[in-house]
Amino acid sequence: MPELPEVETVRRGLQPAMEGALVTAVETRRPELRFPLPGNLAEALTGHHIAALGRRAKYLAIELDDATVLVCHLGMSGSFRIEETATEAPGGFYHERSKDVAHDHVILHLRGADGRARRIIYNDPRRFGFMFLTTRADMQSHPHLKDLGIEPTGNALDAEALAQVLHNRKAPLKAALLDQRAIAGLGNIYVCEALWRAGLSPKRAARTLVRADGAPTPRCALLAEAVRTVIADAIAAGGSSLRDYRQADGSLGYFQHTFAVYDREGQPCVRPGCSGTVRRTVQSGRSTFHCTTCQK
DNA sequence: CCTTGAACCTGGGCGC
DNA sequence: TGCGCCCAGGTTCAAG
Repeated sequence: MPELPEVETVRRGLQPAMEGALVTAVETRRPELRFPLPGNLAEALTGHHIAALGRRAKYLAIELDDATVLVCHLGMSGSFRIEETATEAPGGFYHERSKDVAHDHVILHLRGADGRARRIIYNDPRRFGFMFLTTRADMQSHPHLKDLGIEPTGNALDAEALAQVLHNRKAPLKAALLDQRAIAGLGNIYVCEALWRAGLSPKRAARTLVRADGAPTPRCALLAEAVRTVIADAIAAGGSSLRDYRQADGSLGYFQHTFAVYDREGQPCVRPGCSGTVRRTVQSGRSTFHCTTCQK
């Protein structure tokens, strides 16, 4: 589920409920995620106010008033939801609404800036997600974040920057774009979609978009543009809701309805004038969807 | 350095 | 209905 647009959607959904709120209690119902939760999680958060919600690539950053930062990665199946509560006391008022509560692993009890009590609940069936504590000062150099590449939002990702990270890379474009050290935040869906928008084959060697002197080719500029716009469009749509994934407020993103190739094996290419068919292949162990007729 | 593949986990969908 | 198999938005290791 969560590539950059989904994490940004989660951030925007949580922001009104979390910013300025006081953490009144923290419950850890199952501490074994991809990595164990910090042992001092409750101690580090309880009694502090949440100063801001940030994001870097696919990581959500919950910043506290003492410059502590709780960094969360949603893995493949992680999500947050907000529950309004009549009490802020942990336990006792936990309603078993669905079988899914078995995968509610972390619960932040808050008293919002509006004085209302709420629970922020992290649910993750596959437990590929993880959380760690750092500080504003140390965040950039943290092992999980220090090698992240260009953020595909804003202006940073232009043809020159993309050429720089693809220079001399023999790997196929698909693999190069999935590499978080090059561009940070793309996953399987948006790599497939960006390559279709740029009309480039996922099998093409990354270095073929860069001239010998390191300058970007026209195709490189096309790809940089495609990545920026697919990410911007997906954020504007509230991300993609695959399976039953929902935003923090319970609503569904709708970008999945505009997929050109992802999960569309066998269907006709939607590019005007193209009579090709979307094919599914496997690259580095993951499904690639692309049109062999118009992606070269 | 680069690349690929396995591992981590649960659940849904499909064929039989 | 049930079982077994394949597949799924990601990251991190180990091995070639």
